[in-house]
Amino acid sequence: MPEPIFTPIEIGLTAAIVAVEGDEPAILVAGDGGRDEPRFGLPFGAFDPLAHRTFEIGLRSWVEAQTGLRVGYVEQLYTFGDRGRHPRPGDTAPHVVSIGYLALTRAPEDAAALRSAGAGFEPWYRFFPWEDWREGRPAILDKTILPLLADWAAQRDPATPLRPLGRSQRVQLCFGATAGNAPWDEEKVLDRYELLYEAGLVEEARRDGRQVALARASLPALGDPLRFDHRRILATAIARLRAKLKYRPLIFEMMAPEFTLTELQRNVEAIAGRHLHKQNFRRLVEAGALVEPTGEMLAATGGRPAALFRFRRDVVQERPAPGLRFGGRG
Amino acid sequence: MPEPIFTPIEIGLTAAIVAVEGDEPAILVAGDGGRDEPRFGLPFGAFDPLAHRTFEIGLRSWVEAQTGLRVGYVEQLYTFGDRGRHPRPGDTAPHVVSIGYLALTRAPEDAAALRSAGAGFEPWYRFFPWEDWREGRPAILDKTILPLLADWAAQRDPATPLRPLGRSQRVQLCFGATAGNAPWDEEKVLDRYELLYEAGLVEEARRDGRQVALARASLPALGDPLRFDHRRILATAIARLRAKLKYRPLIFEMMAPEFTLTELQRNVEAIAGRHLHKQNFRRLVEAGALVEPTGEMLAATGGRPAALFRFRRDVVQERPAPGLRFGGRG
DNA sequence: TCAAAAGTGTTATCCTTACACCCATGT
DNA sequence: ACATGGGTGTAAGGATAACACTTTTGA
Repeated sequence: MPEPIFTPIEIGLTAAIVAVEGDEPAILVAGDGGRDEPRFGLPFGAFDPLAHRTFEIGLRSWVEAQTGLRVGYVEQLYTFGDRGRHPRPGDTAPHVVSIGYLALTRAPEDAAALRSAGAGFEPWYRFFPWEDWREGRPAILDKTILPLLADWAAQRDPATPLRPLGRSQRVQLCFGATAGNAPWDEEKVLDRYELLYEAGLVEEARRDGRQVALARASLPALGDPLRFDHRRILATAIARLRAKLKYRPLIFEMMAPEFTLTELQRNVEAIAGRHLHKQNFRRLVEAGALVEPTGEMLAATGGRPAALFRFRRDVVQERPAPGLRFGGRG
Repeated sequence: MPEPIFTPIEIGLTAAIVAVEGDEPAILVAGDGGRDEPRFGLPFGAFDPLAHRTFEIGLRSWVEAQTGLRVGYVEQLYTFGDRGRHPRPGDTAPHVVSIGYLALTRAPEDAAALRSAGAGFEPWYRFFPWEDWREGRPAILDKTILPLLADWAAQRDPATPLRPLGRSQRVQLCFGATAGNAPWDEEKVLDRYELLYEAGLVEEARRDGRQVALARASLPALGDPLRFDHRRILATAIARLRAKLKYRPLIFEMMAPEFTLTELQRNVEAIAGRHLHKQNFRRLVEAGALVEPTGEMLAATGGRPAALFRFRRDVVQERPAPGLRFGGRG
């Protein structure tokens, strides 16, 4: 095999830093107050192989330097390198590859340090309004998204022989459309976003110069856009987090050290984007022995006082996959 | 937030190309016959952003150019960038980041094209002998690996306060050691390899100049090494494949178009590295409606003739997670 | 007629899901 | 006393895991 020839490329680490702020899942965004659109992007920094031994160390270091945030859990998501998805002024050769990371932290008590760095936490459902099923099926689905996707699916797909699945089948699979067989799967966040991108229904697709298949006079905005391909990275982060919550105790990275079971459930619901069955949730927590009572009680806020719990750090040693395998509807 | 400064870095795509050859899972390796050690490495190529729009397209392109192989399924695994894990002559600054990929293909009928490119398929268990439980628990575990790990675990861990878990607990968790609570989990391939690396028990760790905690006169080789960090990438590939087989019909990417149910089971067992329960396996295949009979029979090879089946490509449209969720022991 | 591999039928058990009710506090 | 949220027990259904036996061919 011949020696490959390497082209120099720049590597950026892009971080999806997640916290839960009062029942709302939130993502750290940097917005420089300027008038340029989109207003927000995820924080990112260069990877300097001379200064840092691994990507993860590099990431932690610039996140803390720039925002003062100490992230707990860090996990690599995916490496994105599509040309055309990360356009920069005068873009031709020097190419930026972005390695997306998921990082978890607790909601900071005071956001002053963040604000002074031009950053702040934003509820993530403003970027994905169709992913929040906590108050029932989001209206935007039936009112806007599914009709537009139906139009798109009705058009001839120029890539049909290349694509294993037809358009309407993909819509069905991702959005659990219309009837019967495929219900909503809250983990398919990325698939849904990619489908909307391909159909030209999100602003990023138009910005990237994809020929918009649907030539409507004005398309309604489907969630707020983010800079570059950052909404795609966020979709990846949400999907991964929703999946992993079920078999890893990641939720506690975002909880206060002590909490009530209802707070725990609310936070899981915030991430999962749907309601959970109260009794079953509590049984699973108990069965998994994930928490232990502190003995304290929380002063009631208009009802019976709740017992406080803390995470049992040693479960990780005991059981192979200690997560909150929440299943049913709610 | 300040504009980050990018350091130019080289990007290599490293491919773990998997096939099953007569009941043995095999990985495509390139070995240039030279006397330098290790003999084999995974095939890799540069990513040229000017020539290829995405990583995946780039990967398919050089794989086909170099080996004539048309890989079917392709999936990104992980991006590796540790310094010290990819040493090159005169190594300081120009750093190679390798994006690992998993690719699946059918065993080629004739290996001539491959051989002329200096490549070929090798059974993957020669690199991970402790991962093959098809003939029962591998002897190397109790005879070599676990005693060495026990020694290592008995030593003081200099990083104890940083590590969430103690050494012996990690051994227990990864290898389902000694007794009771944690059984062998065939998906933890990467965790096991990383632990062996950290304990200095695989050749790559010594080559990378890690201080070998165990100063034994001569350590027995634990599986054959691969160049650079390629054994780690292969471990990632095996782990991902073993996990994904359970909820995606990936196995058919590596099967002939027509096959008997026993062949199907043998191939799944080859990947999973353990025996499956025959009746339950067949029931799962049937329940999942993954295959349909061709009506043909296979000329018997010393027994009752078996019915031939083919993969039903349209299951993907019907069910959300059509895999072979094999569970039990066997 | 015997070896070798293909193929089938049934039951016990656990986990998931869903149900409806009681308890402790503040107003 | 009643509204509000906290907390529990129990039964139906389905999926999983384990069991042993019959059938069809070639030698």
